[in-house]
Amino acid sequence: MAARGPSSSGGTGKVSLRIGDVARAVGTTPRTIRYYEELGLLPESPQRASGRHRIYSEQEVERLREVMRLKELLGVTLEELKTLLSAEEARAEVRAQLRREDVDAGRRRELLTQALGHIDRQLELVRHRGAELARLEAELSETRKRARRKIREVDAREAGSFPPPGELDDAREPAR
Amino acid sequence: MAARGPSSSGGTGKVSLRIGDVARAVGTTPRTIRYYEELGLLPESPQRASGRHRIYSEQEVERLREVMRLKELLGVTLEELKTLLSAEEARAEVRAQLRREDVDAGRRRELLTQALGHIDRQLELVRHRGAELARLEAELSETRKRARRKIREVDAREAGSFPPPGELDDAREPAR
DNA sequence: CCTTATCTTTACGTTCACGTAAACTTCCGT
DNA sequence: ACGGAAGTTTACGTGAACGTAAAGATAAGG
Repeated sequence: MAARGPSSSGGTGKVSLRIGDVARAVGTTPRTIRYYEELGLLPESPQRASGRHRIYSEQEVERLREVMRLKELLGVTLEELKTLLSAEEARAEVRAQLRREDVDAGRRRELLTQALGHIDRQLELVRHRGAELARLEAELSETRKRARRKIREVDAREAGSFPPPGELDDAREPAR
Repeated sequence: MAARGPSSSGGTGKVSLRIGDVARAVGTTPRTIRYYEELGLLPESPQRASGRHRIYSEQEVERLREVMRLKELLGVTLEELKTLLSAEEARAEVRAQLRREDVDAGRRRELLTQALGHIDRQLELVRHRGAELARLEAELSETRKRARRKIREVDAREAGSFPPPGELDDAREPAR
Protein backbone atom coordinates (compact mmCIF):
# COMPACT_ATOMS: atom_id res chain seq x y z
CA MET A 1 0.00 0.00 0.00
CA ALA A 2 1.26 3.46 -0.88
CA ALA A 3 -0.67 6.12 0.97
CA ARG A 4 0.27 9.51 -0.38
CA GLY A 5 -0.64 12.64 1.53
CA PRO A 6 0.08 16.02 -0.05
CA SER A 7 3.62 15.29 -1.14
CA SER A 8 6.27 17.48 0.40
CA SER A 9 9.50 18.23 -1.42
CA GLY A 10 11.59 19.58 1.41
CA GLY A 11 11.10 22.10 4.22
CA THR A 12 7.75 23.45 5.32
CA GLY A 13 6.10 25.86 2.93
CA LYS A 14 6.36 24.35 -0.55
CA VAL A 15 3.95 21.45 -0.66
CA SER A 16 3.33 20.80 -4.35
CA LEU A 17 -0.34 19.88 -4.35
CA ARG A 18 -2.00 17.70 -6.93
CA ILE A 19 -5.41 18.20 -8.40
CA GLY A 20 -7.13 15.83 -5.98
CA ASP A 21 -5.62 17.56 -2.97
CA VAL A 22 -6.76 20.93 -4.25
CA ALA A 23 -10.24 19.66 -4.98
CA ARG A 24 -10.59 18.31 -1.47
CA ALA A 25 -9.16 21.49 -0.02
CA VAL A 26 -11.75 23.75 -1.61
CA GLY A 27 -14.64 21.31 -1.68
CA THR A 28 -14.99 20.49 -5.33
CA THR A 29 -13.86 17.86 -7.84
CA PRO A 30 -10.89 17.48 -10.17
CA ARG A 31 -13.23 17.67 -13.12
CA THR A 32 -14.38 21.13 -12.11
CA ILE A 33 -10.83 22.33 -11.73
CA ARG A 34 -9.90 21.11 -15.18
CA TYR A 35 -13.03 22.66 -16.55
CA TYR A 36 -12.20 26.02 -15.03
CA GLU A 37 -8.72 25.81 -16.43
CA GLU A 38 -10.14 25.03 -19.83
CA LEU A 39 -12.35 28.10 -19.67
CA GLY A 40 -9.40 30.24 -18.71
CA LEU A 41 -10.54 30.91 -15.17
CA LEU A 42 -7.43 29.27 -13.86
CA PRO A 43 -4.05 29.66 -15.53
CA GLU A 44 -2.49 26.61 -17.13
CA SER A 45 1.16 26.24 -16.23
CA PRO A 46 2.99 26.55 -19.52
CA GLN A 47 5.77 24.25 -18.36
CA ARG A 48 3.49 21.24 -18.23
CA ALA A 49 3.66 18.85 -21.16
CA SER A 50 0.47 17.04 -22.10
CA GLY A 51 -0.05 14.00 -19.98
CA ARG A 52 1.92 15.15 -16.98
CA HIS A 53 0.25 15.82 -13.68
CA ARG A 54 -0.89 19.32 -12.81
CA ILE A 55 0.73 20.73 -9.70
CA TYR A 56 -0.58 23.60 -7.67
CA SER A 57 0.75 26.02 -5.12
CA GLU A 58 -1.15 27.40 -2.17
CA GLN A 59 -1.55 30.60 -4.18
CA GLU A 60 -3.52 28.84 -6.86
CA VAL A 61 -5.69 27.22 -4.25
CA GLU A 62 -6.54 30.69 -3.04
CA ARG A 63 -7.33 31.82 -6.54
CA LEU A 64 -9.71 28.91 -6.98
CA ARG A 65 -11.36 29.70 -3.66
CA GLU A 66 -11.87 33.25 -4.82
CA VAL A 67 -13.35 32.12 -8.11
CA MET A 68 -15.83 29.84 -6.38
CA ARG A 69 -16.73 32.50 -3.87
CA LEU A 70 -17.45 35.06 -6.55
CA LYS A 71 -19.44 32.59 -8.57
CA GLU A 72 -21.50 31.74 -5.54
CA LEU A 73 -22.02 35.27 -4.30
CA LEU A 74 -22.52 37.09 -7.56
CA GLY A 75 -24.38 34.33 -9.32
CA VAL A 76 -22.79 35.09 -12.67
CA THR A 77 -21.89 32.67 -15.43
CA LEU A 78 -18.35 31.41 -15.60
CA GLU A 79 -17.86 33.40 -18.78
CA GLU A 80 -18.92 36.65 -17.12
CA LEU A 81 -16.80 35.75 -14.17
CA LYS A 82 -13.85 35.34 -16.46
CA THR A 83 -14.12 38.88 -17.76
CA LEU A 84 -14.70 40.15 -14.25
CA LEU A 85 -11.55 38.44 -13.10
CA SER A 86 -9.39 40.06 -15.70
CA ALA A 87 -8.89 42.56 -12.90
CA GLU A 88 -6.92 40.01 -10.94
CA GLU A 89 -4.81 39.24 -13.95
CA ALA A 90 -4.15 42.91 -14.49
CA ARG A 91 -3.15 43.28 -10.87
CA ALA A 92 -0.94 40.23 -11.14
CA GLU A 93 0.78 41.77 -14.13
CA VAL A 94 1.14 45.01 -12.27
CA ARG A 95 2.78 43.24 -9.38
CA ALA A 96 5.08 41.40 -11.73
CA GLN A 97 6.08 44.59 -13.48
CA LEU A 98 6.47 46.45 -10.23
CA ARG A 99 9.08 43.95 -9.13
CA ARG A 100 11.22 44.73 -12.14
CA GLU A 101 11.97 48.41 -11.85
CA ASP A 102 12.55 48.82 -15.56
CA VAL A 103 8.98 49.74 -16.55
CA ASP A 104 8.32 53.39 -17.11
CA ALA A 105 5.85 55.24 -14.94
CA GLY A 106 3.42 55.86 -17.79
CA ARG A 107 2.93 52.18 -18.41
CA ARG A 108 2.66 51.49 -14.72
CA ARG A 109 0.03 54.14 -14.27
CA GLU A 110 -1.89 52.75 -17.19
CA LEU A 111 -1.96 49.26 -15.75
CA LEU A 112 -2.96 50.47 -12.34
CA THR A 113 -5.73 52.64 -13.73
CA GLN A 114 -7.04 49.74 -15.74
CA ALA A 115 -7.05 47.51 -12.69
CA LEU A 116 -8.87 50.19 -10.78
CA GLY A 117 -11.58 50.22 -13.42
CA HIS A 118 -12.10 46.50 -13.08
CA ILE A 119 -12.24 46.75 -9.32
CA ASP A 120 -14.84 49.47 -9.60
CA ARG A 121 -16.98 47.31 -11.84
CA GLN A 122 -16.85 44.52 -9.29
CA LEU A 123 -17.61 46.91 -6.48
CA GLU A 124 -20.62 48.28 -8.26
CA LEU A 125 -21.96 44.81 -8.88
CA VAL A 126 -21.40 43.77 -5.29
CA ARG A 127 -22.97 46.90 -3.87
CA HIS A 128 -25.97 46.64 -6.10
CA ARG A 129 -26.67 43.11 -5.01
CA GLY A 130 -25.95 44.01 -1.42
CA ALA A 131 -28.52 46.76 -1.54
CA GLU A 132 -31.17 44.52 -3.04
CA LEU A 133 -30.46 41.86 -0.47
CA ALA A 134 -30.76 44.42 2.28
CA ARG A 135 -34.15 45.49 1.00
CA LEU A 136 -35.28 41.90 0.90
CA GLU A 137 -34.06 41.39 4.44
CA ALA A 138 -35.93 44.44 5.64
CA GLU A 139 -39.13 43.24 4.04
CA LEU A 140 -38.75 39.81 5.53
CA SER A 141 -38.15 41.24 8.96
CA GLU A 142 -41.28 43.30 8.63
CA THR A 143 -43.28 40.28 7.60
CA ARG A 144 -41.86 38.38 10.51
CA LYS A 145 -42.88 41.03 12.95
CA ARG A 146 -46.43 40.97 11.67
CA ALA A 147 -46.58 37.21 11.96
CA ARG A 148 -45.34 37.29 15.52
CA ARG A 149 -47.88 39.93 16.41
CA LYS A 150 -50.68 37.82 15.06
CA ILE A 151 -49.50 34.83 17.05
CA ARG A 152 -49.46 36.88 20.22
CA GLU A 153 -52.96 38.06 19.42
CA VAL A 154 -54.21 34.51 19.17
CA ASP A 155 -52.49 33.57 22.40
CA ALA A 156 -53.93 36.55 24.22
CA ARG A 157 -57.42 35.76 22.99
CA GLU A 158 -57.14 32.22 24.31
CA ALA A 159 -55.56 33.17 27.58
CA GLY A 160 -59.01 33.81 29.04
CA SER A 161 -60.64 30.49 28.20
CA PHE A 162 -57.91 28.06 29.19
CA PRO A 163 -54.13 28.04 29.88
CA PRO A 164 -52.05 29.11 26.81
CA PRO A 165 -51.06 26.32 24.43
CA GLY A 166 -47.85 24.76 25.61
CA GLU A 167 -46.42 24.12 22.14
CA LEU A 168 -42.70 24.50 21.83
CA ASP A 169 -42.03 28.16 22.21
CA ASP A 170 -39.58 28.40 19.32
CA ALA A 171 -40.14 32.06 18.62
CA ARG A 172 -36.72 33.41 19.25
CA GLU A 173 -35.17 35.64 16.55
CA PRO A 174 -32.79 33.71 14.34
CA ALA A 175 -29.29 34.66 15.42
CA ARG A 176 -28.10 37.87 13.83
CA MET B 1 -55.61 45.04 -37.88
CA ALA B 2 -56.66 44.20 -34.35
CA ALA B 3 -54.28 45.70 -31.81
CA ARG B 4 -55.09 44.37 -28.37
CA GLY B 5 -53.61 46.03 -25.29
CA PRO B 6 -54.15 44.39 -21.88
CA SER B 7 -57.86 43.75 -22.31
CA SER B 8 -60.07 45.55 -19.83
CA SER B 9 -63.37 44.10 -18.75
CA GLY B 10 -65.00 47.12 -17.15
CA GLY B 11 -63.94 49.76 -14.62
CA THR B 12 -60.36 50.42 -13.57
CA GLY B 13 -58.78 47.75 -11.41
CA LYS B 14 -59.57 44.39 -12.97
CA VAL B 15 -57.54 44.11 -16.14
CA SER B 16 -57.41 40.39 -16.92
CA LEU B 17 -53.87 39.99 -18.26
CA ARG B 18 -52.77 37.32 -20.64
CA ILE B 19 -49.52 35.43 -20.49
CA GLY B 20 -47.78 37.68 -22.99
CA ASP B 21 -48.71 40.81 -21.08
CA VAL B 22 -47.41 39.32 -17.88
CA ALA B 23 -44.19 38.21 -19.51
CA ARG B 24 -43.56 41.69 -20.85
CA ALA B 25 -44.48 43.22 -17.53
CA VAL B 26 -41.90 41.27 -15.57
CA GLY B 27 -39.29 40.92 -18.27
CA THR B 28 -39.45 37.27 -19.16
CA THR B 29 -41.13 34.98 -21.68
CA PRO B 30 -44.38 33.03 -21.77
CA ARG B 31 -42.41 29.83 -21.89
CA THR B 32 -40.80 30.60 -18.56
CA ILE B 33 -44.14 31.38 -16.98
CA ARG B 34 -45.62 28.10 -18.15
CA TYR B 35 -42.51 26.32 -16.93
CA TYR B 36 -42.80 27.84 -13.49
CA GLU B 37 -46.44 26.87 -13.37
CA GLU B 38 -45.49 23.33 -14.34
CA LEU B 39 -42.98 23.18 -11.50
CA GLY B 40 -45.57 24.42 -9.06
CA LEU B 41 -43.96 27.78 -8.45
CA LEU B 42 -47.05 29.49 -9.75
CA PRO B 43 -50.54 28.22 -9.03
CA GLU B 44 -52.56 26.87 -11.93
CA SER B 45 -56.10 28.20 -11.92
CA PRO B 46 -58.26 25.14 -11.45
CA GLN B 47 -61.10 26.66 -13.44
CA ARG B 48 -59.17 26.62 -16.67
CA ALA B 49 -59.96 23.80 -19.09
CA SER B 50 -57.13 22.54 -21.26
CA GLY B 51 -56.74 24.69 -24.31
CA ARG B 52 -58.18 27.91 -22.91
CA HIS B 53 -56.00 30.92 -22.35
CA ARG B 54 -54.42 31.55 -19.00
CA ILE B 55 -55.48 34.78 -17.38
CA TYR B 56 -53.66 36.58 -14.63
CA SER B 57 -54.42 39.22 -12.07
CA GLU B 58 -52.06 41.89 -10.85
CA GLN B 59 -51.57 39.78 -7.73
CA GLU B 60 -50.15 36.92 -9.72
CA VAL B 61 -47.83 39.30 -11.52
CA GLU B 62 -46.51 40.32 -8.15
CA ARG B 63 -46.03 36.73 -7.15
CA LEU B 64 -44.04 36.10 -10.28
CA ARG B 65 -41.93 39.16 -9.63
CA GLU B 66 -41.22 37.88 -6.17
CA VAL B 67 -40.24 34.47 -7.48
CA MET B 68 -37.83 35.95 -9.97
CA ARG B 69 -36.38 38.27 -7.42
CA LEU B 70 -35.73 35.48 -4.96
CA LYS B 71 -34.24 33.30 -7.65
CA GLU B 72 -31.93 36.09 -8.68
CA LEU B 73 -30.92 37.20 -5.20
CA LEU B 74 -30.62 33.86 -3.47
CA GLY B 75 -29.26 31.94 -6.41
CA VAL B 76 -31.15 28.80 -5.53
CA THR B 77 -32.61 26.20 -7.85
CA LEU B 78 -36.27 26.46 -8.75
CA GLU B 79 -36.92 23.33 -6.76
CA GLU B 80 -35.34 24.77 -3.62
CA LEU B 81 -37.18 27.97 -4.28
CA LYS B 82 -40.40 26.05 -4.39
CA THR B 83 -39.91 24.65 -0.93
CA LEU B 84 -38.78 28.05 0.31
CA LEU B 85 -41.94 29.59 -1.04
CA SER B 86 -44.19 27.21 0.80
CA ALA B 87 -44.08 29.98 3.36
CA GLU B 88 -46.08 32.22 1.08
CA GLU B 89 -48.58 29.47 0.54
CA ALA B 90 -48.87 28.91 4.23
CA ARG B 91 -49.42 32.60 4.77
CA ALA B 92 -51.97 32.65 2.00
CA GLU B 93 -53.81 29.82 3.70
CA VAL B 94 -53.65 31.64 6.96
CA ARG B 95 -55.14 34.72 5.40
CA ALA B 96 -57.88 32.64 3.83
CA GLN B 97 -58.70 30.93 7.11
CA LEU B 98 -58.55 34.17 9.00
CA ARG B 99 -61.27 35.57 6.79
CA ARG B 100 -63.63 32.78 7.77
CA GLU B 101 -63.91 33.10 11.51
CA ASP B 102 -64.85 29.46 11.95
CA VAL B 103 -61.32 28.11 12.49
CA ASP B 104 -60.33 27.44 16.04
CA ALA B 105 -57.46 29.32 17.62
CA GLY B 106 -55.33 26.21 17.96
CA ARG B 107 -55.29 25.59 14.25
CA ARG B 108 -54.69 29.24 13.56
CA ARG B 109 -51.76 29.37 15.88
CA GLU B 110 -50.33 26.27 14.32
CA LEU B 111 -50.49 27.76 10.82
CA LEU B 112 -49.00 31.03 11.93
CA THR B 113 -46.18 29.32 13.77
CA GLN B 114 -45.42 27.22 10.75
CA ALA B 115 -45.33 30.29 8.52
CA LEU B 116 -43.02 31.95 10.99
CA GLY B 117 -40.65 29.05 10.72
CA HIS B 118 -40.49 29.39 6.96
CA ILE B 119 -39.90 33.10 7.22
CA ASP B 120 -37.07 32.48 9.62
CA ARG B 121 -35.45 30.07 7.22
CA GLN B 122 -35.58 32.67 4.49
CA LEU B 123 -34.25 35.33 6.80
CA GLU B 124 -31.33 33.21 7.82
CA LEU B 125 -30.46 32.51 4.22
CA VAL B 126 -30.72 36.15 3.26
CA ARG B 127 -28.67 37.32 6.21
CA HIS B 128 -25.97 34.78 5.59
CA ARG B 129 -25.56 35.87 2.01
CA GLY B 130 -25.77 39.49 3.02
CA ALA B 131 -22.94 39.03 5.47
CA GLU B 132 -20.74 37.30 2.94
CA LEU B 133 -21.45 39.98 0.38
CA ALA B 134 -20.55 42.64 2.92
CA ARG B 135 -17.25 40.94 3.57
CA LEU B 136 -16.54 40.82 -0.13
CA GLU B 137 -17.40 44.47 -0.46
CA ALA B 138 -15.09 45.41 2.37
CA GLU B 139 -12.23 43.49 0.81
CA LEU B 140 -12.81 45.09 -2.56
CA SER B 141 -12.89 48.54 -1.04
CA GLU B 142 -9.61 47.83 0.67
CA THR B 143 -8.08 46.65 -2.58
CA ARG B 144 -9.37 49.73 -4.28
CA LYS B 145 -7.78 52.01 -1.76
CA ARG B 146 -4.44 50.34 -2.22
CA ALA B 147 -4.67 50.68 -5.98
CA ARG B 148 -5.48 54.36 -5.73
CA ARG B 149 -2.61 54.93 -3.37
CA LYS B 150 -0.20 53.31 -5.78
CA ILE B 151 -1.46 55.46 -8.61
CA ARG B 152 -0.94 58.58 -6.56
CA GLU B 153 2.56 57.37 -5.77
CA VAL B 154 3.39 57.06 -9.45
CA ASP B 155 1.92 60.46 -10.15
CA ALA B 156 3.86 62.08 -7.35
CA ARG B 157 7.12 60.50 -8.51
CA GLU B 158 6.59 61.90 -11.99
CA ALA B 159 5.44 65.30 -10.84
CA GLY B 160 9.07 66.37 -10.53
CA SER B 161 10.30 65.46 -14.03
CA PHE B 162 7.41 66.74 -16.14
CA PRO B 163 3.74 67.73 -15.82
CA PRO B 164 1.51 64.83 -14.60
CA PRO B 165 0.00 62.63 -17.33
CA GLY B 166 -3.21 64.17 -18.53
CA GLU B 167 -5.08 60.89 -18.94
CA LEU B 168 -8.76 60.97 -18.15
CA ASP B 169 -8.94 61.37 -14.41
CA ASP B 170 -11.70 58.83 -13.90
CA ALA B 171 -10.84 57.99 -10.35
CA ARG B 172 -13.99 59.01 -8.59
CA GLU B 173 -15.57 56.51 -6.23
CA PRO B 174 -18.37 54.56 -7.88
CA ALA B 175 -21.63 55.98 -6.58
CA ARG B 176 -22.67 54.48 -3.29
C1' DC C 1 -69.01 36.07 -38.95
C1' DC C 2 -64.29 36.73 -40.01
C1' DT C 3 -59.71 37.99 -39.31
C1' DT C 4 -55.64 37.89 -36.96
C1' DA C 5 -52.69 38.39 -33.02
C1' DT C 6 -51.94 35.74 -29.37
C1' DC C 7 -52.38 31.57 -26.93
C1' DT C 8 -52.28 26.17 -26.21
C1' DT C 9 -50.13 21.71 -26.16
C1' DT C 10 -46.51 18.65 -27.53
C1' DA C 11 -42.10 17.66 -28.23
C1' DC C 12 -37.63 18.02 -29.52
C1' DG C 13 -33.30 21.24 -29.21
C1' DT C 14 -29.82 23.95 -26.59
C1' DT C 15 -26.56 25.96 -23.25
C1' DC C 16 -24.23 25.77 -19.00
C1' DA C 17 -21.68 23.38 -15.68
C1' DC C 18 -20.20 19.84 -14.70
C1' DG C 19 -20.51 13.92 -14.07
C1' DT C 20 -18.88 9.60 -15.67
C1' DA C 21 -16.59 6.01 -18.17
C1' DA C 22 -12.58 4.15 -20.69
C1' DA C 23 -8.00 3.47 -21.71
C1' DC C 24 -3.83 4.79 -20.62
C1' DT C 25 0.10 7.24 -18.00
C1' DT C 26 2.61 9.27 -14.20
C1' DC C 27 4.53 9.28 -9.81
C1' DC C 28 5.61 8.05 -5.19
C1' DG C 29 6.60 4.75 -1.52
C1' DT C 30 8.79 0.53 -0.68
C1' DA D 1 12.32 -1.72 -10.15
C1' DC D 2 7.52 -1.99 -9.39
C1' DG D 3 2.83 -1.83 -7.76
C1' DG D 4 -0.95 0.80 -7.32
C1' DA D 5 -3.28 5.17 -6.17
C1' DA D 6 -4.20 9.09 -8.41
C1' DG D 7 -3.64 11.63 -12.65
C1' DT D 8 -4.29 12.42 -17.97
C1' DT D 9 -7.01 12.93 -22.30
C1' DT D 10 -11.10 12.03 -24.89
C1' DA D 11 -15.65 11.73 -25.32
C1' DC D 12 -20.15 10.90 -24.38
C1' DG D 13 -24.01 11.61 -20.66
C1' DT D 14 -26.95 14.53 -17.58
C1' DG D 15 -29.98 17.83 -15.00
C1' DA D 16 -31.58 22.43 -14.83
C1' DA D 17 -33.79 26.06 -17.14
C1' DC D 18 -35.46 27.37 -20.54
C1' DG D 19 -35.68 28.09 -26.41
C1' DT D 20 -37.98 26.92 -30.53
C1' DA D 21 -40.88 24.90 -33.93
C1' DA D 22 -45.28 22.86 -35.43
C1' DA D 23 -50.18 22.48 -35.69
C1' DG D 24 -53.87 23.97 -34.31
C1' DA D 25 -57.42 26.63 -30.90
C1' DT D 26 -59.09 31.01 -28.74
C1' DA D 27 -60.56 35.65 -28.17
C1' DA D 28 -61.53 40.13 -29.13
C1' DG D 29 -61.90 44.17 -32.86
C1' DG D 30 -64.25 45.32 -36.94
